[in-house]
Amino acid sequence: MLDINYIRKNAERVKEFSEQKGYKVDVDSTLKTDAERREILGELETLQAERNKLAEETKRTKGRPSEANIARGKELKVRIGELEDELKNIEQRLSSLLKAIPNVPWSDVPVGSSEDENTVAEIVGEATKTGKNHYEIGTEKGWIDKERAAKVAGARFAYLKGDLVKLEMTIIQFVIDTLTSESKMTEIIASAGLTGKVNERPFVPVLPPLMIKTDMYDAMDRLEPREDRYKIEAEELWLQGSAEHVLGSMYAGEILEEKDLPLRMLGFATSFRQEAGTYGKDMEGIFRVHQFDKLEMESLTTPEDGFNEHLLLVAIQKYLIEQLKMPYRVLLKCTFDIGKPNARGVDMEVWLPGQGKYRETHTADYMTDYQARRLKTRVRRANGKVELVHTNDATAFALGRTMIAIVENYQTPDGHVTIPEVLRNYMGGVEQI
RNA sequence: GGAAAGAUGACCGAGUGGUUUAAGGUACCGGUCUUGAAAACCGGCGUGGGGCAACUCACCGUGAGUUCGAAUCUCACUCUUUCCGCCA
Repeated sequence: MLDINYIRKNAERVKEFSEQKGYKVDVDSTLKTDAERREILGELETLQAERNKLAEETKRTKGRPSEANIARGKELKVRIGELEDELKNIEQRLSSLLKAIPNVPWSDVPVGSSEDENTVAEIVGEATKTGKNHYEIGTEKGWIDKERAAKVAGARFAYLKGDLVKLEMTIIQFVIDTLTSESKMTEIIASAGLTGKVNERPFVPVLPPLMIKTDMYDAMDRLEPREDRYKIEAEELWLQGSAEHVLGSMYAGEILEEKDLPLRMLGFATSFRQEAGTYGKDMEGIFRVHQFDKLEMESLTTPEDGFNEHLLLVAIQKYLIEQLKMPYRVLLKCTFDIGKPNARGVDMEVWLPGQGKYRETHTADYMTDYQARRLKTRVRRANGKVELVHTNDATAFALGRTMIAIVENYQTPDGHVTIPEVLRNYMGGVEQI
């Protein structure tokens, strides 16, 4: 949610970028409701003050209030009750109007009205190789069994087996080792030219709950569209769709100390998505399934550090992909594609020889204080002032798609898969599977 | 799943209807003292909303209710702790 003060002062700008992001908002009604709210609040507070005066008088006289005061109190009670109801009503309306307004795009976000207008910021490596797709290889190797998964769980599920499972565990261990190491962090920061601009503190690995309450999910602004979420029947609980949802909300309602920021978390979570609206799309293999494991970075920072932190997370993504030596490109997402709570968004697409295309494997999201405002995640600054934190999240590796990329990029002519060098030690020295 | 107890500021903790404008302590910040520090003493020190400001309103787990008046009474819910049962 945006700060109402910002909307008061920048009504026209809010209308403009909301449209650029593809959201229908009613700024005029929002401001009108805001004004109504303050009017009612003023009236209510005057009466509350009078009620407090009456109570104070009773305190002073240490007795029962006079008949006249009781009568006046009764009047106040009725009117205050009415105003409170009215205020609650208005605040509900205001809240839903405010929730509909998206975050302000960062200054360098390209304006665009479809995902085709995302800007290619960088292309790394030779995207020339073609070959079998991961499902062909995975089926031959006995690594992926979708038929039995369909029998047990339905479409868009898979059993992963054998060396592919070992590979996943290996990638997880590699990422945890890398991002929990201060010297690796220093190295990544230096090579990205961010030395002195970001803290070098490593990530804390986290295994989060995989379910999240309705109100927390909504405060994160990631609940919609609900059709893409899995609801636990008869409970106000949902299966999380990304560790961002449960990591970003972890410190909700808390006031953190400035010295504890940046607060960097590396979450591992099985993530669940209904894939509503993707009927018939990407049906082959495990590219688009209802359940996949993911390593996700989440970081809470001070406002002034938020943007550099975003750049750091992007740099980490690039570093991790480059460690696996796979061709990829970086997209700066346009206003239409960044998402409602985002100020800026970057996607990474790794080249998949089996599809002959770049496909999305990573996203980095910078939300400024938009999520923190509703989560009430704040920081007490060194000077004692309390401010909202800035939130950042970014994929470290979506394991399913990462394995697709490895299998397709590292396939050998005789049908095997070479293990990327950095992972071999974790695989017990195995060079090929 | 059964039973009991509990939830008050960064932390500990007092408070069972009207001097609670939330006691007291710890921590923290500023000052006095000191060569410096500690100790001692003095002062400050919650969050959110409205207002240019003085100031004012709300908030004692959450929500509803009783009352002229609720941290305090009633109801529901959430969470925590302990015991029993079950379980990885």
